[in-house]
Amino acid sequence: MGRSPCYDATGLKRGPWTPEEDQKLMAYIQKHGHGSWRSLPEKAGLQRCGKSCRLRWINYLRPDIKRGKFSLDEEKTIIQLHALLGNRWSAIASHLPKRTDNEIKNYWNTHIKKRLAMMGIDPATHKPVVAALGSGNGEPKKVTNLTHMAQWESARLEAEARLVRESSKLRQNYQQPTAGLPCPPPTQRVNKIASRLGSPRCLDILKAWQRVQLKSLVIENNGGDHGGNLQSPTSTSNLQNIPVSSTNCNIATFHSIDVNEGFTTFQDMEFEAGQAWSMGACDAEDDDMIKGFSNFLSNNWETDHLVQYPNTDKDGNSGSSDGVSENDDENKNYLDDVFNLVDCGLRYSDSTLLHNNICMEHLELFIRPTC
DNA sequence: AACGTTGACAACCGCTGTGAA
DNA sequence: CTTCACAGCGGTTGTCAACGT
Repeated sequence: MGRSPCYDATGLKRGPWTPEEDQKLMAYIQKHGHGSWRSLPEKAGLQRCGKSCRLRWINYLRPDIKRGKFSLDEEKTIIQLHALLGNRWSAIASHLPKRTDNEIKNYWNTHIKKRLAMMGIDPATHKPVVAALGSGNGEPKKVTNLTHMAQWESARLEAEARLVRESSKLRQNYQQPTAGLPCPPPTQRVNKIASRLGSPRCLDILKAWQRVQLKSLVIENNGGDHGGNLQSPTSTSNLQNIPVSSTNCNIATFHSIDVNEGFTTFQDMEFEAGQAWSMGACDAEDDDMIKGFSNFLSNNWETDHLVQYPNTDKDGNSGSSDGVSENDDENKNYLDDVFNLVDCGLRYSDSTLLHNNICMEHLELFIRPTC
């Protein structure tokens, strides 16, 4: 037994709003604020229930609402956030300025959902619908690759979701500076957080990096020096400099993770996926931070994520100097296949750029702070 | 022209969480 | 602790215009 509809009792109006009603509602709220929604309709002279007024204001009349067609960026964001958050429309809307949850939900249901389905991607799981890709004598390699892609993406999203949840908790619990007092310096704040939470502290580490700019990062494959600096993790202009290789990459060495705002500069840190870690130099007082960070990597990092893709030169062309051309081709084809399948309006110049972007996403996820 | 179908979006319903009494 | 009112949320339905037959 649910509550009776709000319009039952007094024959309140329902259905589409007229311009006159909109005008009344806007005028009242602009003058008095909405206050109690229940009492608003009577005060504003509207034959509507408070709930209806609230919905109309929030989803349509509010001045800070952007209406009209969604941009490609917005669409991309929605898809990514939906993969991460599911049908939590309000959470998704919070990442899209000026868009309402209702609008995003409608757009998802009427546009994106159908398009993904048409492309053979399950809108609920964001994974390829393998059965729909032609089994039997179809193209098993493609299916394998897409499955791999799905697993790969799933792991990433899972970690990302965990990060978001924990980050949100931390923000709620520990980022409430006393009124009138200056916010403590980041390091101090982090130590406080870490001391309260105990182990594991991996998320504290990421949180600690929120205000930190990762200045330069070089990934080295198993001791081989491919060089290259990454000025900004989000800048596509530098993607071509990511040194990656498809040879044995169980160990990644990070040189000169140089952070500012008084944070430690980590040098020569080694991370072995799922196993051990070591480091060449870092400040002793940041041991906990580094351990936490290392644990985080060990728990979440699959070597495939960083090493499966071919080298590139500064122009973004595939390299062939490491004897990995066979894998290069395979991976390039794999990405081309995925790219062709997942044509959701996000176009990159070629699969090389795309795979670099994928590498970048993982670097950002596992290395970069989430801010 | 009339009717049926489809798509897009606004609006509603009912459940849940939260805070005040 | 319980109750209640309210806001917020996600799923669903209603409405209307565009399109097809």
